[in-house]
Formats: sequence, C-alpha cells, structure tokens
Amino acid sequence: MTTRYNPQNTESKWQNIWAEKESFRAFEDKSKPKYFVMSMFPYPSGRIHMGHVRNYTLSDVVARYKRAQGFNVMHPMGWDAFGLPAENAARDRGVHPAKWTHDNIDAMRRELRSMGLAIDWSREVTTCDADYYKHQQKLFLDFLKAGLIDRKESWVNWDPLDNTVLANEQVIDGKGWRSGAVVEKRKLSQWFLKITAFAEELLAGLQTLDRWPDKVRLMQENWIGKSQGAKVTFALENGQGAIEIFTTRPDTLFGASFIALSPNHPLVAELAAKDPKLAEFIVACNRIGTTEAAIETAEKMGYDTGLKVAHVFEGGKTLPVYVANFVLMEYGTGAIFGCPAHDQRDLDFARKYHLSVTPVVLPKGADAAVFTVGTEAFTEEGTLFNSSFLDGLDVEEAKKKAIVEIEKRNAGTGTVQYRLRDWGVSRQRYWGCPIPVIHCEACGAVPVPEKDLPVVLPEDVAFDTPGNPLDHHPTWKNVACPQCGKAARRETDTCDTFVDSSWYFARYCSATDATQPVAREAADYWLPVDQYVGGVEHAILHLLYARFFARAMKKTGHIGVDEPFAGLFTQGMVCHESYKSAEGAWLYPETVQKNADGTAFKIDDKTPVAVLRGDKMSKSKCNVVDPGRIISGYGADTARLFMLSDSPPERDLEWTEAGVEGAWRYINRLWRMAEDVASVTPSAGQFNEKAEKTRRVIHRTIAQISEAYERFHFNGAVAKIRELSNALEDLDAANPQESSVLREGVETLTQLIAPMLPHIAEEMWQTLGHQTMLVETAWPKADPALLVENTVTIAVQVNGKLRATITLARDLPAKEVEAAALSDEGVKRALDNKAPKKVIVVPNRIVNVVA
RNA sequence: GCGGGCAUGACGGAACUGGUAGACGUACCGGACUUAAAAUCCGGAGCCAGAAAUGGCGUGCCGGUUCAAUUCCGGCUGCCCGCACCA
Repeated sequence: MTTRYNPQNTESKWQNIWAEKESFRAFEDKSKPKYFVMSMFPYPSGRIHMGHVRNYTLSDVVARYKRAQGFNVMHPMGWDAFGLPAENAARDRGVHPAKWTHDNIDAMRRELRSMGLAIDWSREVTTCDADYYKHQQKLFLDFLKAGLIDRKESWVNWDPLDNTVLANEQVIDGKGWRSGAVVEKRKLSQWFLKITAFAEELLAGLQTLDRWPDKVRLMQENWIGKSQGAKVTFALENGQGAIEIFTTRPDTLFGASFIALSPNHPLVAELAAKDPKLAEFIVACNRIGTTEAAIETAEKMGYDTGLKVAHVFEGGKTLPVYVANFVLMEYGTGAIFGCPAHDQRDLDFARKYHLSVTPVVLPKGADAAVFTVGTEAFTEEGTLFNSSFLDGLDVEEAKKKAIVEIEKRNAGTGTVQYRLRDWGVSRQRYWGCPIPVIHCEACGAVPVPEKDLPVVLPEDVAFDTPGNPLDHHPTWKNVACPQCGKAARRETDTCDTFVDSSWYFARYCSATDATQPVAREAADYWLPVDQYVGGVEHAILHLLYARFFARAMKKTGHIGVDEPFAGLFTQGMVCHESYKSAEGAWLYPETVQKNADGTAFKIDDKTPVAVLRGDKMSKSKCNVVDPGRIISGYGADTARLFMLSDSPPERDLEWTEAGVEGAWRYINRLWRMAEDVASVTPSAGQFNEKAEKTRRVIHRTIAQISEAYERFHFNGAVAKIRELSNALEDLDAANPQESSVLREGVETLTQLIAPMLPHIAEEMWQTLGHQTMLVETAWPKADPALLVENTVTIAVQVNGKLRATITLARDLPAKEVEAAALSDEGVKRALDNKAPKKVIVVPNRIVNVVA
C-alpha cells in the first residue's frame, strides 16, 4: 500500500512548480510587513560546499517561516564574482575570467536550486557584470564628490605573490589573507575610502545592533580601537621646530625620560638625509617583517638622534630624542614620549639605553620614599607623586588635570585617537571593478563623467606577464582628459572586491534598475536587512565595510538607513573527521570504511586508516563531503534536516554518515505517516484521554516550534518535531476516538516541518488532500485553551534532594500542595519521622521540605 | 601580553527569568518480523552497589551565596576565538 518516498522526483517536481508560479518573487507591498532576509553571497568557485548548504538552509528556514507568518519576504541571492582565482584560471588554463566566472555561476546556481531554496532569483546580482559595477562606479564618484574618498601616498601592505596591495584587515598574521605570502611594506599612491570619518559613528552604532552577536560587536569595537588621550608638542631645543606626540597617559608626563620617533616619521627622513648611519638604521627597521614571529623576537632598537626637546611641564628639563623601531607611523602622530616606570615597553627600552626611570604613580599602600621600579613597569591604578601639581591625584583625575595644564600652556590638546585606519581600495589587478578616474598631467585626477559610465574592462587582455594586465594593455588606458581634452591615462587599478560586497544588500532592493545603483523608494521599503546570515570570519572586514557603505550611501542620498543589517546570525563551520593512510596520505571519506569500534580501513586494499578528530572541512585534508552527492542520493531535505538537527546553528557541526542516515530514516518515517493518515477518514465526536492529551501536545508543539524558529533554536525545533511524531505514532488510526486527532496532528506536523523540509512537506500536504500549496498556507495557530495543563507534576525534595513526584490539580493552594507532599510515602521515609522545619512551595513546580 | 567565549552520558546535544539534569538524536544491547539480511516495530540504558525495592554519587576542579546551583559569585585548570610593539 505505501510507496517508497522518492526524493529525486518529488524535490524536482516542487522546485519546478515553485519556479513556474514564481512563488518566491518579492514585490513591494505596503499592506504587509516586510521581511528582508539574506545570506552572505558566495564566491563562484564552481561547486557549493557544505558550508554553503548550512548557511543557505538557515536563511531559508527563516524566509519560509516568516512567509508563512504573513510577512512580505525578500530572500535574494547573488555572486561575489570578482577576484583573483578567475585571473589565475585565465593564466593557467587560458580561459577568460568572464567565461570562467559565468560558467561557475551557472554550475553553482544549478546546485543551489537543487537545495530547494525559497529565493527570488529575479533579483540575482553578479558583481563582475557591468550592469552591477557600473553603479558601483557611480557610487565611487558620489563618494569622491562628498569627500569620502582620498588619494594619498602611503605605506601599504604589498602581497608579493598576488602582486597587489592589501588592506590592513586583509593581512592575517603578517601574511596575505588569500595568498599566504609574507606581506612587505611599500610606499604607493592609493585610493582610500575614508572609513575613519565615521569611526565614532561606527562605534556608537554598535550599541543599536541588539540583534547582533555580542562577540561580533566586541570585535568591531576593538578593531575601531578608540583611545582617549592627548597630543602634546615638545619644542626642539635647537629651536628648529617641534615634535608632536600622542599619549593616553598624560598623567605620567613627569616620569618622561625620552621621546621616540617612528623610523618613517618625516623628521627622521630629514635627519637621515644628513646622517648615513640613521639612514641605515631605518632600512634595518623596515626590513623586519610584520609577522607575529618577527615582532615577538624583534628587539627594541633605538637610535639616538642627539636632538633634545624641552619638557612641557618642567622648565630646564630636556628629553633625548630617539628613533625607535617599535613606534608606528600609522598610529597617533608617529611619535611618543616614554615613561619607563609605567609602561613595560618603555621600560625595556630605557634599560637598554640606560635612561632614567622615575616612578610617578604610587601603588596603593606603597611607601613613596622606598618605591622603585625594577624590571616590571607599574601599570595599575595608584596615586600620583613626584609630579608637582599632579601629586596626590588618582590616575583619572591626573589625566584630566594634565590635559588642562597642557592646553593652558598651548602645548597640546586633549584628543581621541582611533586604531581604525582608512580603507585602501586600490588593487593592481584586472578582474575587479575599474576605478572611474582619469589621470591628466594638467588637471590631475579627474573623475570620469557620469555619461561615460560604465568604464568597462577590456576583454582582450593577456595574463602571461606578471603584474597588472590593465597596465600592460596597449590602448585601454589611453584616453582624452574629460576636462582639458589632452591625452591622459586611465586609472589602471581596480577596486578591492570587498567594495563589491559592501552594497549588494542595497542593490537587491532594485536589482534590475538600469538607471541608478538603488531605487530610493524600494530601498526605503526593504532596508534595513532584517536578518543576515553568514560566517564569523567576516565579523570585521565585510561587516564593517558594509556599515561604512551604508553611512556613505545615506550621506550621498542613495539610501535612508545607517545600519545595513538589523539582525545578524553567524553560523558555525561544518567539520568532518579526517583519515590518513598508513603512508600518511589524506583520504576522502568515501574511500574509507569504519568499523564498529571506531577504527577504519581503506575500502580498496583493506589497509588500516588513522581516524583524526573532526576539523573544518577542507580540500587539503580531504575531509570533505560533496553536497551534490548527498542531495542526489538522499535528497535536499535530508541534507537540510541533518544540518539543522544535530548542533545549534552558531556552533560547529560535525558531519557524520550516521547522522545523515538518521535524517534520511526520519524523512521516510514522515512519508509513511502521511500515507497512512491520508486514507484515514476522521470521525467527529468524542476524544478519549489519549487523544485529548495528544491534542495538547500538538498545540504545545506549535507554540514551541514557533518560538524555536524565532530564536534560531533549530536543533531544538527538530527535537520537538520528533517528539510530536512519537506522540502521534502512539495513536490508533482505527480508533474513531483517536483518528481525527491523528489527522490534525499529521497536518500540523507537515506545516511545522515545512520551513526545514519544504519538499516533503509540500508532497505530504498534497497527499493529505489539500488543493492549495503549503507555501501559500498560513502558519498554524496554537489554541491557547490547549496550552494550559489542568494537572501538574510537582517534584518533592527533602533537603534539596528529589524524593518523590506527585501529580496534582493545577494552581492548588500551597497548604494543600504541602499536605500532599508530606503524606507521600517516599517523603515520609526520607523525613524518617522528623518534623519538617520549613516547607517551600513553588506553585505548580516544586516543594522543598527542609528537615 | 590584552580582550572574549566554552567545559553536561560512549558521541552530538537539551534544560525558559535558580526549581524533577540528561529531552531529541547517533552509536550500542535485547526482543519481534524474515530462510537470511536490510528496512520496520517493541523494549533497555548517566555511573557505582543491589535480584529487586532502593540507596549513594554525578554537569572540568576548589570554594561561596541559597530551602534549592549546569544556571549566580570568587579562584584554578584545559580548550577555542579575536587583536597584537596601537603609545
């Protein structure tokens, strides 16, 4: 009678129907509350991986659930399609980047469609297409006009392998985030997006993001790195100018024993011109890499310039001026004053160069007469001493007073400093969005007139010579200056690909508008994104850039919101155990078979295999499972169910074959239930006790599942769903007192699983005799009357230890509950005839007898 | 070094604002069906003792608050993540 569930046929059937009916097409409809949910769009590598499956399953559950709840949902998808791999493919295999990328997109789109995602494909964006980057160029021009873009010469991170500049955020442990090559320092002219102009706003805005993980907000806060301090100017003793330093500890000025300049400080360059030894020292400093290891081991190196400055507070006192390798030009003013007694790094430096160490902050309870600093600087709270007018103040008071005194002497000012630096976006690559600027000898950097947009990438490029193919192109860069008409040269740098992904969320709102980046009315309707789902690895880079873009786009009138993403969810990674052969080679899971005891062997030659604990799926360890294989074997619903059931979505998930099998078994169980119940004719009338109880379970489950979906507790939702299945299977379809509850239960179950398992739910719904599609059906409502139990099970403890459970009517007076508890045999035994000293009754929950 | 997080059966994990620890699943054990296997169905199980009733112990370790602690506080240990010469 029952037929075997065929996921391949069923899934493609419903995917086709949804596509034909454009079920997930979103329109602006002001009569309904909107809900904009999106996942981080993928780089089109050509194949989806399990991380994608997890990410898109999560946003899809939200999209489908919100839709059923009556929201007007937009759930779009796109492609982060610019980037170096396409150029590498062009170089290695002779395919043009555009072709390579579009072929990959086509393949990945097919795979994503097989997942059954409720996506509005009419809003698909592809960042490498001119119909996308044209608008990005417009944004660039608008930002330029608004003063949000700068061109400046600066020290940059140079990736020698990818031959390009990297942003600070893209340097991980001193290496390129993509190539892994050790990054060098170079001085180049670059375009910068002035993200620092919004430093304070980006920091303050974090407070409003109450639906973001605290962890991500904290990471951004630290990255922006606000410090309160002072800029202080020390006059050079020779009368030839002054040195401005930044400090967060103006309270310790009386403990100053030296000034240290960055090797890249302008004054140092000046001095080096006349001092070959200093020039040599600078070269030595810049040679040391920026890797963790290099910094860790690099010794504090200083070079005494022989210059002296006058102390701002103490007349007659002078401080020597050093050049020190640990002072960064990029932070503050590139110059510091050293107070060795209260800063470990300054202390190390002072000891090495035999400079004075004067403590000015006295630890609580220490004796001023004998307190000295040895090898460890004192960096904690205390009371100021040896500090003239600051004596007796605590650190906070002294900071304030010192700033007042500095300002009074016109020697500086209180100031706020951010660690955040402007975002260098110039990349010396071909496969990126061309920067719409023309360099003219006479007019300088001239923006490309809007009528000439887009600046399109030339197609005939060669990738065989290292460096920037646009630079090598014979004609593309030669244009007339838009201002004076003389021969000029196009900007040959392209944008960092993080620019592309910084505004795609807004483009989705009016994805096909050819005239402007964003149609304001559409943006005002859809933005901000209500729920964004993606990996934590973008906690700083992408998410900070997008927040900057939102502000810049607001300032230039493109959108009306500051914060792009009202809600953020960061999912965990997908892991798998890895296998190593006796020879030490990594093995793919499908070539390995496991024994019952956890050991494993190679399927082909039966040799033993070492099983290593789960780690992030990666091709290099071969511990990957191809989603395509799982979907074509078990169906997308099985893959989705397993993704959701075993671990909370924010945590890492261990992919196991056994887990998938379990999910598959449950899919089949659901199918059998639907088929069995479809033939049951429900009879109206009396419910027996079991049926009555099950009805309560059904309605309680509706409430629980709804809450679980709201809170991203998808693993909990799966557990509750399975509990409901277990309860329903206890009912007897042949018993007229139970059959209609059974039917109600299976129908409700079908609706509840739909956001997670859309294909089988739709098929079950049809099998149960419904004419309309489940995707068009409203979310079930729990009957409040059935959510309240009339009896409760109360735990009875004696001295905090559970001794009995008693079942009583709900909301019984405390006296009666107490009496019932004390008359229980188990409680009596535990009391051992002793009189209770005190009885605590928590209504409908617990009784604790203190003996 | 600085900042943050986590620690629960064999395993993944559950437990709302302190109130019956171990839901749900995986693996395992026993049984039914089958010529047999798979699938399916029924049952078992935190650990220790006991035939059982039952008792003791138990949420990384030590201590505290409380009638009551996986949950709150203090101190350790271990693992994970972010930042890192940021003045």
